[in-house]
Amino acid sequence: MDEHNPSDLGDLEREVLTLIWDAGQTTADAVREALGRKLKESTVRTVLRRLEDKGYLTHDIEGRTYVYKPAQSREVVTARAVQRVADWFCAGSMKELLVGMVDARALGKTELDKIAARIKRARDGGS
Amino acid sequence: MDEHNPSDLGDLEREVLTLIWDAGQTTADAVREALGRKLKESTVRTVLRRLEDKGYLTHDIEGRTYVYKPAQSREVVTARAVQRVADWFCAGSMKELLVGMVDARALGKTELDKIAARIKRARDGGS
DNA sequence: TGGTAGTGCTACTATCAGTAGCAGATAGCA
DNA sequence: TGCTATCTGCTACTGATAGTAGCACTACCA
Repeated sequence: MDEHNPSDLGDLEREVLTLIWDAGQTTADAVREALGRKLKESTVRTVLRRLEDKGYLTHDIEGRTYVYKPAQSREVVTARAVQRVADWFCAGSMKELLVGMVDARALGKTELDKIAARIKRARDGGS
Repeated sequence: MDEHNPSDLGDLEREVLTLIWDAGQTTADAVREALGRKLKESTVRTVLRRLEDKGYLTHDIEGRTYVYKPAQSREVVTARAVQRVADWFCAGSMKELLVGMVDARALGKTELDKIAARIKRARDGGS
């Protein structure tokens, strides 16, 4: 398994991954139906296989049906994606990234409040 | 000018853009020398032109030399990149993204302190 | 007036995501 | 017991785009 960044996901791949995060687990057929577009089963299965190759999914076999489930939580993938942005534009410093965003007014007051509260809770050792 | 996301940058393009952010402004030749690798001038100029096409750079003409400078600040591009990640994985909610990262312990205590301080300053109406 | 230094244009190439066709295996039913 | 439906993996075509560079054009200076 190489190093896999969230930017190694295409639009469809990301859509499918999100779908599976929401559903918890699904089969190829369920994914195909959940997607609005008319995609061939083989298309969906290729996407699922690629997502598994990239380490985002695992599958169990139930009868002879593959049941896919996430191999990485949405939070972890998200955090890695943000870290990646920090690597790109802030020399890897997550702090600098967030500070920059605050300074750039990319966040509103309400959001700042909630985040501050959450930070406080995290710092006070709460689980 | 279309909608341009930070993910529309390749590795070399990002490297060059970062270089110009650091330098403030540069010429094609300076960029070529700043990059370690041996790239032809035409290669560097193509990258610069593409970055300008994508809206990340502008140029002034000094004598007959193109002097490139950033068209968007590093902070704005960074914020947009993070927003993009939020769109992808958190239904666009920046708050959810950050809260998730805090919960996922993607940030250390020191970082949290500094960010909290910065948030406080921003909220207290500091410019 | 010719060479040097600057430029833009065009193009080749590799990679990769979206898409799908096809063949192999297996379970269930006639 | 053998056929068909269903599930799968493999392989491949295609379009977009980034990395790379060749080449032709222009202007200035010796």
